[in-house]
Amino acid sequence: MTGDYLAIGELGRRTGTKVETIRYYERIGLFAAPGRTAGNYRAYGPAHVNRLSFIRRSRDLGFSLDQIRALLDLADQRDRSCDAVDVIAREHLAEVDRKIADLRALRRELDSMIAQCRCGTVADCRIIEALSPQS
Amino acid sequence: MTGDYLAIGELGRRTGTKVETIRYYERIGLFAAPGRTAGNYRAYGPAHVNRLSFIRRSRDLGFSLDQIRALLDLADQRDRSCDAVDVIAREHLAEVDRKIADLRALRRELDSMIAQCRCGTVADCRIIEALSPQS
DNA sequence: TATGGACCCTGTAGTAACTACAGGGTCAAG
DNA sequence: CTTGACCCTGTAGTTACTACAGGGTCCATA
Repeated sequence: MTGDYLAIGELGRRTGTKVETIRYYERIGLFAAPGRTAGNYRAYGPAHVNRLSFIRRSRDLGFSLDQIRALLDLADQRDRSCDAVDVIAREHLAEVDRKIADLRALRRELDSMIAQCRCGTVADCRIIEALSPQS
Repeated sequence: MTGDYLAIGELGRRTGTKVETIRYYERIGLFAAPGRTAGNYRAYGPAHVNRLSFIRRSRDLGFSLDQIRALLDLADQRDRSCDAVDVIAREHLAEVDRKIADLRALRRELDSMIAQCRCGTVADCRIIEALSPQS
């Protein structure tokens, strides 16, 4: 790859993204299609590296692709108020809190279920019993 | 529906399951196909209600369909040791613990990101900054 | 110069666990 | 005898990728 352009594999390596995932992001319109070389290879510049890093970091923090799309749009309108960014982040935080609470409740149930297992036969297994309808 | 057989809609109501989901479970071989009426309607008996309740309860506790398949198989072999049941439940518990830990770490990051937002313009938004590559 | 292997291309299908139709048939009440 | 609620099959959509198949490109080495 000539100059400072990167092939898709190198971009993937630098951003911790699989090649298929990059092509997928391009296909769904999340990540802009780059120029091509004479041999029809995608040629990425520094701006692409930044953009994809932003996407990956957001994914790591659990934002959905739709949320990331909105964040990217906002990030490009540099002189507008960042309220909208804050809203997205706070909504996501609330969702994470909800998930944590759900998992904690679930954990308690699983734990008490397992605690009752005396590991005899299935016929008197407390886990199976706990899963079965009371009727 | 004659006698004490239930139509799919009634079964769904009694077990808190959508009709499409019941048909889906049947299609993937998780939930046995029942007999049919003259008009080709599915006709469910009490055993079906129990089975589906078991499946739903397991789903509510976050077991995957594959895990439930295994649990159902085991639940039917009533004179075998219930060690295998215990193993599935413990594996699931460990996974839930992992997820809780991951979400907690994520929550901390999100929280500190949001805490820094002074809500000025996007140009100096700390959230966007936190998501952007450091380079 | 030929060739081998690493890389790239497109397009499609698979994953989990459903959900949502479209286009029809059945059944009971009025 | 018609209306509306219910049922049937089959297919396609959802999220966020992942995994091929079947080919082309590029570069270093023999």
